[in-house]
Amino acid sequence: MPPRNHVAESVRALLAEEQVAPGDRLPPERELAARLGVSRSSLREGLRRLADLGIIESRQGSGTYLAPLDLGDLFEVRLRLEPLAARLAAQRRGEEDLARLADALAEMRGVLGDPQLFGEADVRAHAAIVEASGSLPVRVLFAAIADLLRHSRATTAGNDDLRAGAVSEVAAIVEAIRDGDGDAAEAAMRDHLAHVGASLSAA
Amino acid sequence: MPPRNHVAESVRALLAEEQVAPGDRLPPERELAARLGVSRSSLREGLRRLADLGIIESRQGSGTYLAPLDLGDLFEVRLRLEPLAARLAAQRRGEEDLARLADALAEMRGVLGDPQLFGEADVRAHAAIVEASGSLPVRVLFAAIADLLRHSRATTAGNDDLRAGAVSEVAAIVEAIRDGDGDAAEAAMRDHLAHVGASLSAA
DNA sequence: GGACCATAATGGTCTGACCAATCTGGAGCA
DNA sequence: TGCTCCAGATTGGTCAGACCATTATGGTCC
Repeated sequence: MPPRNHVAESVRALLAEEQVAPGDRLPPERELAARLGVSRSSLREGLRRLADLGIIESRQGSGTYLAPLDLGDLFEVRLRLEPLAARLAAQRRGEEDLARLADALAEMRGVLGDPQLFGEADVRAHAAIVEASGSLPVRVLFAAIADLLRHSRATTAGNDDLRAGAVSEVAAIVEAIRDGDGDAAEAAMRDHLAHVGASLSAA
Repeated sequence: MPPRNHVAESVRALLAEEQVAPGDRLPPERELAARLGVSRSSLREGLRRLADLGIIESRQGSGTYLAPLDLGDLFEVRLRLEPLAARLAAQRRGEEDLARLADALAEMRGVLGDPQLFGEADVRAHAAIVEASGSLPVRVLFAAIADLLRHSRATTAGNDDLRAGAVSEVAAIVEAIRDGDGDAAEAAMRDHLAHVGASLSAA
């Protein structure tokens, strides 16, 4: 259980549950803290994190507001950063990275029939690639946007054909990383993201 | 004066001043708070921000440590994200964005002889491009790495020829953005970053 | 109907305390 | 001498309550 994200994620869950729309005002800090059962100081550290991610915006005397977020913009960023992550992973991966990648890929194959579990395995595979990149900025930036990607992953995981396609695409990425072929890894990741992007546009 | 970054930047300044090396332990929170003249709660919100950026890492009972950071990795991320920012800026820029860009470019020309001022103007120009992109994720990610870029900018700004070159390169970017030509803007930004990268490698 | 102001609401900060995990150094023993 | 083990100190994590600064609200007065 990651302690750092705990409050931030609880707040995100609460917002989703109450259907707070972008631009809406959040409940006051004092009330949020009480509802989540934490002190206001701890809540504020969580809110600070969300504010740094651009998810919320606080205005003294007025309130805290949910910022608008364009999933298309988010995907464009992914489209630029994940191929880099794949390239670096191919150049720097260690034995432990390869093992993690193999595990994640095997799990994707194993839970192909379950959209929910498949989505989680997919997340782990992408996380393993980012981790293998060995780049601190890449890891940090992905951590920042990771929890914003839940929607798009849900879209992908919900379609049977997409899941099957994703497995072979991810397999190609993993293979290129294992071979240490940066160009191929980057290309394979672009290919994968192109398919994901197409399905997102259709949805 | 941006209140949000205040503590985080003060801490960064202090670390630079005391030559805290990556992996070193920072002074205890209570001492840092006293030295910066803020309460421990405010200090912690600042530290939380640095921790989210991957700059520091806290271990309960042990201390807070400065994480290692590879400037080369950072530049690779920049190399991927800034061209995207330039492209989006060309597609979405408003009149206000164009005015800011023109101002920043004019200022770069005006302070060409002063490395310090030039560096600041350069930062403003890049910030204006990011702002004009209109993409929340892009803005957020750049805010996250902005203060990590000081070193590389110092390198660029310290060389007379590089400054002159940077002006014409940035001018080309601004022109492409004004024309609404995303392809040209992205290419011009790549060109600019290639020059910056070459100077970094040399240094 | 509109301008103005007292009041409430809300985020920003501070102080001081206690808890939990970790580190450190000395006591005791083999 | 060298090792183990444990108690205390150190340090980050959290909490509670208070006050300040800014903004929103609603009523009053013209």
